[in-house]
This record gives sequence, structure tokens and C-alpha cells, in this order.
Amino acid sequence: MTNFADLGLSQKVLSAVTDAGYATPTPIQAGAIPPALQRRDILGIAQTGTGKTASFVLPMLTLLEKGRARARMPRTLILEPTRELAAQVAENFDKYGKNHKLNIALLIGGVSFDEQDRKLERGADVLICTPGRLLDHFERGKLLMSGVEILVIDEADRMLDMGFIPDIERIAKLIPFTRQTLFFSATMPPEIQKLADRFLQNPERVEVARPASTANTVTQRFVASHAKDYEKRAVLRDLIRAQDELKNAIIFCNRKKDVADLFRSLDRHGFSVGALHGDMDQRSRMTMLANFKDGNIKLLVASDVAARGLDIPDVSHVFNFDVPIHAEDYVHRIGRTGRAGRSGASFTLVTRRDTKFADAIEKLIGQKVEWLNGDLSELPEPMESHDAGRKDRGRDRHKDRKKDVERSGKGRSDHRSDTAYADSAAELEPVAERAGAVKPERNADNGRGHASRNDRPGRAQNAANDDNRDRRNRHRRDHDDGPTPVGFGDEIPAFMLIAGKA
DNA sequence: AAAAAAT
Repeated sequence: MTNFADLGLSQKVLSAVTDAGYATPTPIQAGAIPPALQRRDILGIAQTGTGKTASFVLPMLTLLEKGRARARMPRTLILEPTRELAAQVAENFDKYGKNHKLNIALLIGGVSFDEQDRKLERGADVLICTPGRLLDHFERGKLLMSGVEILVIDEADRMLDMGFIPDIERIAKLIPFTRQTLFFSATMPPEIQKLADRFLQNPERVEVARPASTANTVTQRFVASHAKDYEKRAVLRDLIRAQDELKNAIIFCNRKKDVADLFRSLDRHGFSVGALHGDMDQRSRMTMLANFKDGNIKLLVASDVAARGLDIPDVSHVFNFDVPIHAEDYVHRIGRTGRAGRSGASFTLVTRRDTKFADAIEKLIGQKVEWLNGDLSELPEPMESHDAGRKDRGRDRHKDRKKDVERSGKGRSDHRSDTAYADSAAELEPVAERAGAVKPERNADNGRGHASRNDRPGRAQNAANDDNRDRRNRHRRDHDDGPTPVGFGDEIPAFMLIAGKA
């Protein structure tokens, strides 16, 4: 059996690894570290959870001990698809590089340029970036790529999914081709293979099996549900309450809007819950993730921004509120639990319209997923359908809602469909401030005298406001029988016509 | 039927 000490890493690195409590390298580490230290190119085929990050961080630290950085000329460059992943790699450099005095710069969007500029100016040994922000800095003349000795492209298949490949090609062209390139991808579709052929010179290919956890230690169940959101939310709540050993859970939705909606619903039902998606401001994203990792929040409602790569140890449950449209996403999502040999449980809500995607999942993972309480054919009819008393009940509910709204002092009069507020009375109450329930946007300007641009409520919040505004306006328009107001009447100033042509 | 990422 290999030991970290046998891989050729420096003493400084080894002592940090020992302090972190590791003695034995994972297969990807054992396979990639020695050739990386020989300055070979690496083609690493490995998923997250296999110790992939350390397989490039540790040799990079060792190689960086020789030489030092010059202003605006980073020595190494790591590209990551999401801001959270980039931040996570930076944490790894802090952990394993604690005996080094290296300058690490995290260049990601959504945060201010100032500190990033300062670090570039000082000379960065390691740049960890999302592609957009890196190119932004480059175009502003803040850095030269001609001194980069090592380029790491992480999660290449995901970069491809996200349309980053043109950016990656552009960045790679700016870096001397005498560089060493470490290229990682979870899968190797033809496009990625082509890209690897272009970027790598005589690479050492290191491939590790996908972590066994997916198949073996995670209990997977499908749960039949009707398609209406409020019915799905009720099924989910019952499911969560029925779990004996729920320590914490990630709940995935397909859309950002649904993340926001489900978060609000669970919050109003008194769950300890947070939300994470890409339209939230960066500070909230970071706070939310930290609170979840620290156990301050028990449930995290998330988009697929959280599906891959994020290292959240010890998630006991994964719930798919929506069946993922791409089957691979299912594998990534449930891979958030059952990590490091622990057991985990995953539940996927399936409605009649999802059967195609559920079938695709079973085909991809090569096994049937058991249904928890009977499959879709055994699903009882929803309470409301074919019910003579339905209209009356709906009207009563409407009355209740109006009362609640008035009580809460928010006299909104927009007409929503019955189903929109049928979830439960609890959802109609104003959100109570509860200790432990951390809300996404409200935390944003903790301790700040003023709101900077990054502290503004996330776009999701704005989108929700927009929705309300639209609804009100639509309502108003419907009942508007006066003359249509137009900005300038019939007279349109000449300058506007010119601008309009451009 | 989506999400992610520069502003």
C-alpha cells in the first residue's frame, strides 16, 4: 500500500497532509501526484469525492517551492466552473499550504475587484478562477499570462456543459505552450477527448472508478406525487418528517425560481432551511453554504449549482424535489450523500410528466429504483378533482387568504389562482423571524453601513418582486377602461428616433 | 422543462 511519504512530495507538504489527518493517498492521488511532480501533463478522469483536488494541489505546492512570483505574472492558473468550487480549491491551498508563504488569489465574479487587483499586483503564485472574471482582469490589463508554468483545467466536462470551452481555449492560447497542464474531467465524451488532445502533451492518463458510494451506500427511492407544486411540497414535508435519521439534507429543484419558492414554503412551515442558487448575491451564497456546513441550517434548497463538486461532508439525505432533466445530474446530486463510505438516503419526487426522465435515470445507473409507497399507478386521485364542493372550498380559502393578508398589513389584491395559495394556511402567515432559520437575502448586509452593489438582494428576490408587479399590472390592465397612457403622446423627440435606429 | 458564468 502506498503512503503519502512515497509520492515524492516535499516535507512542508507532507507535514500539512499529516496534520490534516491523512496517511494514505486515494487512487487518483497515488496515480497523479508522482508524474505531476515529474512535470508531466496529466489527464485525470475522476469524479469529485475521489480526492481529485488534492491530487493537483499537493504537487503544485511542492513545485512552487522553487522560485517566486512577480507582479502581475501569476505562476500557476486553475480554472473552475463555479465560484463555490473555486473557493473550495482556495481553501485546500490554505490547508495544505500552511507551511508555505504563497500568495493565493481567488478571482471569481460577484465580488469586488479591489482585493483581487491587490493580490495580482503583489504577484500571485496561484490564481484560482472562474473563466469570466479571469478574462475580465486580463482585458483590464491587470495580469500577464506569459509566466504561467502550470495550468489546471478542472471539471472539463462541466465547463463544456456550461459553454465555457471557447473561454478556456482563449485562455490557453495566452499561456506559453511549454507549460505543464493538468486536465480533469469526470467523464470523457468525444468533445472532451478532442480538447484534451489539443491541450495536453503526452499526458499520463489516470482513471479511477466512480466512487462506490453512488451504487452501494446510498438508499435510493422514487416517491410518486401529483404534479402541482403545493402537492409536491406536501409530499416533501411528509417525507422529511418521516425520516428518523435526518441529520441534514440538500433538496434539489430544477429551476432557480422553484428554489426560491420551496425555500419560502419550508421556511414558513418552520423548517431550518437555507437556499442556494446562482442568482443569489455572492455573499449570501457563501454565508448559506457556510451555515449549512456548520450545521446552523438543516435543509438546503439548491439548484444544480450545488450538485457537483461541492465538498459538504456528511450530508445524510438528498431530496430531488424535481426529477433532473439530464440523468447524469441525478448521479451528481445523490453523490452529495453517502460520501466517504457513510450511508445516505435519497428520495426523488416523480410525477406523471417525469416518467421519461425517471426511466432515463434507471437506464443510466443500470438498476431499477424502488418506489417508496407504490408507483404512479397507485397514486390516489388528488383531493380536489371531481369534487362537487370544490368551488365553495376555493372561495372560502380565498376569503381566509384575504383575512390573513389584511392581518399582516400587506393589502395585496392581486388575483391568484386557487392552487397558488392552496399549500396551507401556514404559508400565508407573515414570515416570522426565527433563530436558526437563516434567510438568504436578509443576511446580505450584516454589519455593513451601506449596501454595496454586491449586497443588493439577489436577482431571485427581484424576480419574485417582478412577478408580483407583473401580476398587479396585468390585473390593473385588465380593468383599465380609460385612455391608454403613452410616454410622449404622438410626439416622439427626434433624438429618440435616432437612438432607436442604432 | 434548467443551471452555471463578466458586467
